[in-house]
Amino acid sequence: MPPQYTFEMDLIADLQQRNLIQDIMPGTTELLQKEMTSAYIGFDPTADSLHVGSLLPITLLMRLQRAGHKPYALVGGATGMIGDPSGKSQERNLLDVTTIEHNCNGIRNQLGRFLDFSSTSPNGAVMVNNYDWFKSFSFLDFIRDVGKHIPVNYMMAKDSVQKRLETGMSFTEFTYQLIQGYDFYYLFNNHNVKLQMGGADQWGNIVTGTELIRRKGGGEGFAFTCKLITKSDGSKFGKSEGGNVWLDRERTSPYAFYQFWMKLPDADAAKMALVFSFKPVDEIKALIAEHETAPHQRKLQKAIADEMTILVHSEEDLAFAKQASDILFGQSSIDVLRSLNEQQLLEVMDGVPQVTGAKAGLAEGIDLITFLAESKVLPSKGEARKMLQNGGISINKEKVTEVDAKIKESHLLNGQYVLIQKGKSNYTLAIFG
RNA sequence: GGGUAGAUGGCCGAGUGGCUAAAGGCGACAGACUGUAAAUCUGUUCUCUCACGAGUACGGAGGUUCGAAUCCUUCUCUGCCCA
Repeated sequence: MPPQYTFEMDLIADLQQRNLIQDIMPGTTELLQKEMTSAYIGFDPTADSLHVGSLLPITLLMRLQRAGHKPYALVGGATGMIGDPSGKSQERNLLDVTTIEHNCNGIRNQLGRFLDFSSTSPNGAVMVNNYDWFKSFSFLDFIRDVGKHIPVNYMMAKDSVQKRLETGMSFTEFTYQLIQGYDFYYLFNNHNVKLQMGGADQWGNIVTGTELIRRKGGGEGFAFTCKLITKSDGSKFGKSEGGNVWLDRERTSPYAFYQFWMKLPDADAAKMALVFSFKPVDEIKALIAEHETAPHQRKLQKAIADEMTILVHSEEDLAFAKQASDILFGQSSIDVLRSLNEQQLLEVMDGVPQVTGAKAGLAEGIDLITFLAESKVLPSKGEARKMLQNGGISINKEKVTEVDAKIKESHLLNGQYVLIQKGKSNYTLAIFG
């Protein structure tokens, strides 16, 4: 997408229609309409990969760039060492420096995929690490130059601090807002960054930044925050089967990523489509309307799953994910599985967890329960037994009912594969070599 | 510093000497129904075990007792009240 320098597309209005804006400072809309604006979002280096939760800030930066503005992605090498108290009820454990550095690098690499970082275009994205300007900032200098401008009673008034007064909070976390506030101040002065964006829980920290810009430098910073994404059932967005959904294909395969979006409940799909999709709002609304007339076709889930899988992975990955989904969830039976040649089978199963077994035992049959436990498909024989008795286990898409079932040669697909299924949607491919 | 209440399984929360691997709820996992939805209903939910059973567990340590989550001593931590 070639950058365009029209600011006609009213970014804020679009975000509002997507139900994204929580708080916004006066003048922000006008600023964005007036000039190419540099704006930043910070990413916390708590892991070496981003997850779907981070996709929201990423898409924000993308929308910003597509609207002709200049996005700055800040990796929190310094702030990550402190720990943001916002939204946390307990003191956080500090990560060590090498971990943070490692995590910063991982995040850096991933962000490169989503934004145009070309230095030749005027609104090319820029990546910064706040460790760079904090590493040689001495404590004394900091409290003289920064601390002096922000009164403690002002800091105390923040929600993130108030909530922790009862349970306690270290001085370290208390100073967090100053550190993040200084980031904005630094970027404002050195990179002409006038706007900070973030999740709604960041409002307090962000305002400390604009306050610092005003008091210390007499400038004016702008900001808006996004509503935090919530699921209809109150659970945290971005979890799947107990684990995080990552953007890194090594941690969450494209198939699993695609499935995450496909499994969105109706109540959430409409909301998520507006939040994440780059399609025009009208188009999404039409899609939602269409979905409501025939919800069982899951058009909405499909549309958003398609778009997100391409965004985070690729067209090819999407094709595989869809193919796999068709076979695993479609009307297909054992016949379809048997009809695949080895290469097709493996392509489809790419992204499905795999375990291995010894072919030798198949002649007299391998006890299914033992195999499930030993291959760690289930944690123990007891668990495997319970699951099987509950009717939760299938082999090659056929439900197993006998407790003493065995895996035999006749189960093999293409001479060495067996598809094991736990529950409705958890598959494992067993390879007997 | 003084007083007082408390610490139970992933979470909340009952239980005040044997019937307690510990009620109930939530969450989680599975099944039915469906649309890979929601709601509902059902089952499972300390670990190992085909099973019989075994091991570990009610903040830590020690004790009383045939027997302790439950009684005693002590330590640690937390809430609240007073200085």
